[in-house]
Amino acid sequence: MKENLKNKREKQIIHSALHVALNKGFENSRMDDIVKHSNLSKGTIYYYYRSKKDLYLSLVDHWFIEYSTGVLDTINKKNTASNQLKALFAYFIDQYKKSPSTFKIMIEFWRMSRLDKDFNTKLQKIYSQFLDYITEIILSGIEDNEFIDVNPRITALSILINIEGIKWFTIFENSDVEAHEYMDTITDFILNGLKKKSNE
Amino acid sequence: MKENLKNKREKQIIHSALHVALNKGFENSRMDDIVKHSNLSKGTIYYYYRSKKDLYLSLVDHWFIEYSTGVLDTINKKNTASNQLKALFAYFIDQYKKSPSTFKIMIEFWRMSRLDKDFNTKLQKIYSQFLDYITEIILSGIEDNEFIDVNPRITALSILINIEGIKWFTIFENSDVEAHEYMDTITDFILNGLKKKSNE
DNA sequence: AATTTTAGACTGACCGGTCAGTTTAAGCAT
DNA sequence: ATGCTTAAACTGACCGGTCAGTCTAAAATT
Repeated sequence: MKENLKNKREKQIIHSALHVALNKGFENSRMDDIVKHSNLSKGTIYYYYRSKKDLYLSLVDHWFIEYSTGVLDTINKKNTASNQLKALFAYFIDQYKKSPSTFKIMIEFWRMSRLDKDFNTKLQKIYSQFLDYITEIILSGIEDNEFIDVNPRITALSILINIEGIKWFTIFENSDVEAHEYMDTITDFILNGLKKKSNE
Repeated sequence: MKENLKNKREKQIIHSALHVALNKGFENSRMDDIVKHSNLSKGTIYYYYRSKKDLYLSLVDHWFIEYSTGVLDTINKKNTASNQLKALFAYFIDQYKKSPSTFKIMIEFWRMSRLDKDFNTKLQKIYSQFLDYITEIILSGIEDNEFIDVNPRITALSILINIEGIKWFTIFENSDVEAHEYMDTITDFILNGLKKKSNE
């Protein structure tokens, strides 16, 4: 049960780090804020993490692990490529509704990627992982004669960028448009663009 | 020529602020960095801007004014709605190639919007302006029987989000896909989705 | 069974540096 | 003589990280 405590503490700290970073961003979040929110001491936090940056890099990892399994589960439940894509879009909209914070924090991650090599490397790896999942779907869709012969890499990236676009709704109020309406619309555009017309 | 000096100085300072923020982001940019880069004194900078935040809010304004005129020019040169949209996409890709920094800084703006009410309000206004431009195009396309009867607001937002997606390429290297390929692909998806099929 | 040792977990006051913003006293331009 | 500019020193709040020491529960020794 030794391992359990370490695990528990790490989760506790990461959870607080997320909470604080959501409200203040990386630079404005104070280690003392995390101390307060986690009900741990500063010493304990530095006992588990070597530095503020180290802690936030771990937050990225946790975020990825949580998402990665969800995405794979979602994809694997469906057969056809278009159903897989649909499920993927639906999954992210669902996640957005359940906890928008996950999308909010992505903005912080993007931003850190821009400024810091280590964040960039980490994020790049994560995204290329996601890109591979999507590329795989597109490829199988083409192989099965379900999709037209597009460039899988470009298409996958377009899809990824559109999913990322959900971030928009976490920042800007938009009385007119709901996130799921956006997602539905863009899903239609993309799937109609991909699907082979049956009568030709 | 009084007005001219004020103007010149403001541009000088804003330009330096942009330069510094691009490399370091808002919090990590030091007023002394701006002092150094602008070849002005700290006193002068505080003579024209009341605070760091005030300065960066002005940067947002400058950024918007520069883009807004460009966008309107681009749109007004074309007749049909689809050509206007195409020109719009092309315009942004062109801008991205000419100065990616404009897209890089957008990430910083989004991020500040998330954290600070004043940035949020400003950005929200700017984006609703852009959204209006695009909505207008869609509406005219529908009116002229060029586009199918979509929801103009949702469609406009989808387009805007896809344009914003160019940001991606400023952060993540992507040996496979170029920004213009992404833009072309998504342009096709959207325009094909919008256009009325001539034979029905 | 009682005592001592050990190691991992934890504490929080404190230090050293940082930085936005101010002040000052002088210089230049118009 | 007023608007603009400078260099440099200064202030004080603020914060990441440290460190000397405490606590606890289990293991080792007696």
